[in-house]
Amino acid sequence: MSDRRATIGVVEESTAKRSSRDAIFAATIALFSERGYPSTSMRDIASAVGLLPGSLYVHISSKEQLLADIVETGIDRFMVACREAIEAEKTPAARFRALIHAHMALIAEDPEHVRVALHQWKYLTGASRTDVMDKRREYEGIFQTLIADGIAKGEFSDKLNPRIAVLTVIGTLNWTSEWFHGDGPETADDVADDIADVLLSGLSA
Amino acid sequence: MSDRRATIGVVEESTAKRSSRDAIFAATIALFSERGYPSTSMRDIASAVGLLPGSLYVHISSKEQLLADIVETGIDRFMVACREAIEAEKTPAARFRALIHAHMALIAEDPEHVRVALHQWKYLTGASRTDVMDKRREYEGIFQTLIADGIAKGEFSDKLNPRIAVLTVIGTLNWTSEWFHGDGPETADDVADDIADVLLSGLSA
DNA sequence: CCTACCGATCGGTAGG
DNA sequence: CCTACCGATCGGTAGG
Repeated sequence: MSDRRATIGVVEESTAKRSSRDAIFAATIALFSERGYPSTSMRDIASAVGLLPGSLYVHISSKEQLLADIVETGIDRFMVACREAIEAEKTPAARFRALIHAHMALIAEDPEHVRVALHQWKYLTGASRTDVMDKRREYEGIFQTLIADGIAKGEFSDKLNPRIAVLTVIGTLNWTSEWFHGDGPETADDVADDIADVLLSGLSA
Repeated sequence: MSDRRATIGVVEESTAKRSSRDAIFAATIALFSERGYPSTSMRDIASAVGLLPGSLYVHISSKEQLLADIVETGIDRFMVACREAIEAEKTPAARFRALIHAHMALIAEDPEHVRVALHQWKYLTGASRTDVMDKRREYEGIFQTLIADGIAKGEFSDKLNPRIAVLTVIGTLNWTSEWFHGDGPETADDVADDIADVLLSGLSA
């Protein structure tokens, strides 16, 4: 009986901590996305979740670790979604389109989180910084491989500079989080198809 | 004689002030581009130019005004270069290519200044902030008009979403300042032609 | 352009 | 989770 109560007590306490932590994460993502990491103070975050500044440190270890956790979960979602998109299709063009759909779906789901992951990682130092840079390179590698594969299979043009083609695609996708927020009349899938059309067909008539 | 000396004195003093101001601008651009506006302190800037922190205020009025001046001159260079590119060519496709060449030439000339103008304007407040936002809209309007014109003249495809086409081009160009620095084997003109090829022809074979 | 300094704010902690 | 506080650093200024 006392065993059972104690267990329930522990479960409830850990659930409360989890939801506090989640609230801190959500508020921090909104603030980092709007003002940027260096201009957001721990006092800003505390007042957004209704705590006093010092109390934040019950749930997190440091401001930078908070950023690292947010960036890492954001990037990991991209990697998972990308791999699923690649595996779901066989031909380079279909995979390319699926990648863009996955990208836009993630932005529609949580545009602020994506923006923090894309822009605020620059303020990380040490191991978490190199981790992020490695994962970004891995992400770009997915497009490099895909485009090289498409050229090899004759689906993509061999008259283009493949490195520049990759950078064009990545630039386009990175920019989407600045103007697409998931609201508005167009769905993520609509926008993804339009972007894929532009990148695959080009502007010329 | 005393008149003449006094005049020379004034000229020399103002020249010295100008070069101090220029040194402050150059050092600030490097720092803002590397660490961002909020994480750069006036003490960082002062020590980069060999002054004590308080002495900076002989040459500038505030940290934010310093940012505003840097961003404004950066954007103005873009507007001037864009207008020249548009006027130099007649057909939409040629104008499009000329715009990309102008863009890459500016980055090659001063990549750090471009990066500050593109990213750090977010930390401006009040009138300078709305000024910048207006100019950015004007800049995007150049591409909107150009693409609409190209479609109307049958040079660009009427099967694409023109708004998405504009955002694809702008995303691609904004991203160039992250990877092109004017060094390396490829010239700004080489890269500009490759980018124009990708955007005009598309990836598909 | 320096000396000397201002009040405000920062991330974070000890102890309860 | 709060009270109370730490040393460090911030942008900026008065007076010379």
